[in-house]
Amino acid sequence: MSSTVVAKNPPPTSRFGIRMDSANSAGTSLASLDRLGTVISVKRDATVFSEGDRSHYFFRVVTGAMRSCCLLADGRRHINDFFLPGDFIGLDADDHYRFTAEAVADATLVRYPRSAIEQFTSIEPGFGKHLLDLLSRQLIAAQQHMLLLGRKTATERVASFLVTMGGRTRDAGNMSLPMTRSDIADHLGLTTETVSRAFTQLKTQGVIGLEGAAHVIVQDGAALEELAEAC
Amino acid sequence: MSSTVVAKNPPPTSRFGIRMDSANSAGTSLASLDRLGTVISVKRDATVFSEGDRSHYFFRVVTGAMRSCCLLADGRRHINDFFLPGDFIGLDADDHYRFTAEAVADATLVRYPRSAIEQFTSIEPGFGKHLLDLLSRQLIAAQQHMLLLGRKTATERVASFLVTMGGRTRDAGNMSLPMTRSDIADHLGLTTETVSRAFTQLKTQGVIGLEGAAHVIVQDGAALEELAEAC
DNA sequence: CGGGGCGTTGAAAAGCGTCAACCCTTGTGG
DNA sequence: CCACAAGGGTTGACGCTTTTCAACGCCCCG
Repeated sequence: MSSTVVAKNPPPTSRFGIRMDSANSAGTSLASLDRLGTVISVKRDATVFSEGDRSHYFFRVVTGAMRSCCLLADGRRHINDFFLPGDFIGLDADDHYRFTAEAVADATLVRYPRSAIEQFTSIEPGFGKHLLDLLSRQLIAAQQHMLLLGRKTATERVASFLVTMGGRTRDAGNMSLPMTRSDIADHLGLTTETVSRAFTQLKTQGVIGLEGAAHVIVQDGAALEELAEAC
Repeated sequence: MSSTVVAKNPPPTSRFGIRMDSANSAGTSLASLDRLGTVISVKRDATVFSEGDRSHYFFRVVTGAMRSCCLLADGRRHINDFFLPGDFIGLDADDHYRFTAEAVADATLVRYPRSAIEQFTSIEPGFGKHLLDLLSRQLIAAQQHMLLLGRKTATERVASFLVTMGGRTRDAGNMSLPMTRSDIADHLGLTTETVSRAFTQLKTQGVIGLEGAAHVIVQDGAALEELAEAC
């Protein structure tokens, strides 16, 4: 169909929320945005906001990790995304949040009033464009994740997850996962047992090493990406 | 956790791309946007653009139906979304398309240069906000779909699909599906056989009626939404 | 009238989920 | 400092939903 093929390692698009650090194009406006924020800290498993709440605020993760999740009536859960330091949560809300935000581990956040968005889009025309980019990137990530959920095997899902996490960590070959196997399972559409078996299988095949459950060492990055294929 | 519960029938958020008709807030600007567009027509299964192509244009469906899909190397396919008359395709691209757009049925589209977006966001400040809303809605839809792909059973997926399609059709109780079972399967993360069995099961239970494969009559809307739960 | 895609149905196989037991780590309290 | 409890993780056995493979029917169009 097309002569071009999608990049194996998509640029810093990366799943898992959106990054926006002071070194980027909208740095100045964000610096002043900071003055509107309040620092809050949350304990592990605490809920910051719930699906259906009025969306008065949006948040940025400073330390720790967060998750955004949706529930079905009988308790089935899906975790849309994990948020690590630098990521924004809730920028994509209309007047009500469409998901629940909880702390994966003890975390500190900065809370901004949503009105700050409108202030900034009107003052800084570039900020609106920036927001659009962020949402586009979230959407691309969501599409990649739909492909994963709809069409990948358990091991492929875990491999994809590790590749994505690696892209978000300083040392992609040696990372600490802040979330439980159960969180990972609900993110990948699997059960904890299946996730655990996939980890074991990758370890047995020599693709990764495990130091405790949380610490992953990538031993064969090529094999991991082969399995992940398109994250 | 929260006192509020998510609405059973989310507002006209609707899955399946984004709507933008002349009756809404940005009507005037869109009318002038129309002058920048070229009408094109595509035959069934024709490719309008491919994953990885430079994104010079975005499109609006006038008649017929389109699909956006992603592929894995071995041919596994996922259809992100279907696009019906009024929907825009490709607004969420960065410089390259992240998915392939194909015609589900013979279709006519309007093609706009992507530069039109920047023109309009600079001329009409309200247009940028409008775009943000559209992308937010797409993102919400994607999150609902991830829940479906990760956690719903085959019958629940088909029921959800029918509810969503119903929300996009004039007569929600009596609709024609322009796409094949295979398209539906690749959208729901199933096989054609499983989709077919789910249709048969819904028919046997008296929830829907079928007049040919493409024509669905909803006989028990409450049961259908019960099965779909949160679309 | 015939062919070809699409859809449906059936039987067998596989992958993942479920249930259950056990292990390991961590943290707490005696 | 040790003992114990609790939560998370791993492993095993089994069952079920969905996939796979295959055959057949239907409908549309040439």
